[in-house]
Amino acid sequence: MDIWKRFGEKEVSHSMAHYLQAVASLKQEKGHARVGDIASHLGVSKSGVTSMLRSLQTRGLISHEKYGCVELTPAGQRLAERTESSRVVITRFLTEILGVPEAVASEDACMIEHLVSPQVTVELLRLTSFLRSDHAAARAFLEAYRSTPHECGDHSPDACAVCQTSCLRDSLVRDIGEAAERAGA
Amino acid sequence: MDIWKRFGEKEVSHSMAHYLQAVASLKQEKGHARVGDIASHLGVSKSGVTSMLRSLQTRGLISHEKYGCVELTPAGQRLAERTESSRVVITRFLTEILGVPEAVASEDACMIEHLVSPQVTVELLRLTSFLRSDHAAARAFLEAYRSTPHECGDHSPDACAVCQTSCLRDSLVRDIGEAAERAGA
DNA sequence: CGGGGGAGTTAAGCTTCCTCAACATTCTTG
DNA sequence: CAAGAATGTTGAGGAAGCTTAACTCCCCCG
Repeated sequence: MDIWKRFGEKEVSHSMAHYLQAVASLKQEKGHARVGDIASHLGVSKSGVTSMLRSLQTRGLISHEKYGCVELTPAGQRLAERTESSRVVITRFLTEILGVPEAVASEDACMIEHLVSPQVTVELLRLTSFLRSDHAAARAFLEAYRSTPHECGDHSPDACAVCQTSCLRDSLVRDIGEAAERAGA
Repeated sequence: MDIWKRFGEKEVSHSMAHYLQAVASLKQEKGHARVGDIASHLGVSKSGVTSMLRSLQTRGLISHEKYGCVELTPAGQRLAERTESSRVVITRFLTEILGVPEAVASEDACMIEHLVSPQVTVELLRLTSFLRSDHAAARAFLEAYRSTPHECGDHSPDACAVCQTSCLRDSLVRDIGEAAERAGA
């Protein structure tokens, strides 16, 4: 059982995904992406950028000549777009459907955007779109959902279709308090 | 804008989360967790385990004496439980609500379980529970949802409540094909 | 009770991603 | 057009997580 090891074998790491997004966004904003722009956009040193660019170039995701501007290759462009789409989809689901605060949603989306498979993201988009549409069943559902209390209630076996045996909520709620403390501290 | 840098500052890394889960699960299965057990459970070398245990001990998540068994501290126990809960919640949401195949859902859950905030997970649990319940609005919604075609349809501005400007689905679907090819190859 | 063998640890080395300091290049401006 | 300011690159070094190889420890069996 070592799915977990594939973490390091993803197409791009968390850092790489953000470098690609930075290049794409700078390109759009200012028409070009230079080392210094990327460095300040991401808050890393220029030397860090230089070495990451080398690595991205090796993977065929960007092209970059010494002292020149950085360009995304088609593969890099696709990856950047996909990651960006994921982030938007995830963020909107978290805020608009789950009702999680902006700040939390953005941070979570940023952490997982590059890890969620396109397959999952596209289904998440579908669910979010449908729930946001004016379909009668969607509106009725949301209304019922919003007006239902947040507690799990009874947790005798089978009381909850998800938790099943022990209350999963307990271990989560316990830690939300801690997170709030940390944020406040 | 450097939320993205907090990736490296999470309470535990992906590896650490899985070491903790391994200890918890071995403890439950066999009553104790030894270095060799952990190593074979995770598919890493024993020396890798030794050094990771040192690091986890420094963080106060486990206790371990030379040549002895490994124990979770209360903090480690909590973290292990929370990660495990997250994984279950996420997996069930992905398979049962989004209808994503088991294999994909498991892998995605494994990748993000330690990154999703408890706040998001608890809301995800709430949504999943409610949708799985026999509440009339939930049942009606699911039925309508299941019988709606998967296409986005029109993507003129404002046609889709989520995509808004360009079709996010396009960049995602494009990559699903590629992923399928890779899996088949 | 003294080996032998398995369990565990240490040591050295690799990769990724970052840092700072020094050096190289290019741009700009007098 | 040349000097200094901006910009970019190189190099050395560090932390995290892994690896393999070699060593140490513990325990059980004859």
